[in-house]
Amino acid sequence: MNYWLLKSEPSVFGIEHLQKVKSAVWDGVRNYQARNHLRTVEIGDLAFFYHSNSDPTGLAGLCKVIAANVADPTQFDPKSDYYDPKSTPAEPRWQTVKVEYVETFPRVITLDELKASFTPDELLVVRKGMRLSVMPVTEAAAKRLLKIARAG
DNA sequence: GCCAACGTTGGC
DNA sequence: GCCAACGTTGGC
Repeated sequence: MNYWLLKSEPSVFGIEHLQKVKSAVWDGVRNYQARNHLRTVEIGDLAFFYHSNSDPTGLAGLCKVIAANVADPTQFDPKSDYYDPKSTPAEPRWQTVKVEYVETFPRVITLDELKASFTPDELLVVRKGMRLSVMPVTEAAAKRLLKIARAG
């Protein structure tokens, strides 16, 4: 079982949206490095839900992967911002996962806290200039994060 | 294949 | 809104 960090802008889709709909396909990732990570995500993996471009910015909750290697449906939709004319259902270019809501942390673990508690090697998201929207989290870091989250 | 120009992300 | 730090595109 592996741990991940998924970024989203809560003004578009936040943890409270996921809680409301219970589960959702994580669509719209159009970065190859992020997609390559998504391709290795497996059912049962846990993902920290990161709120970017928000106040506060940081880890807002946890979700669980319930489907892996899902072809992102928005790539085939000409009306979508994420439409990719070069992708076909026979050979989809963009895979993603479906996640299920697990919990909202009692409070957001802010980026400042993350920076204070982890080195860039321990937790990629605190690395300067790190814009990747899907990234792995080590088990050691994940355990510490959950401890911080549950300490309230 | 190089790289300048351009576009995007995301913290601040 | 600014701008650093990317990633992508396209001319050559």
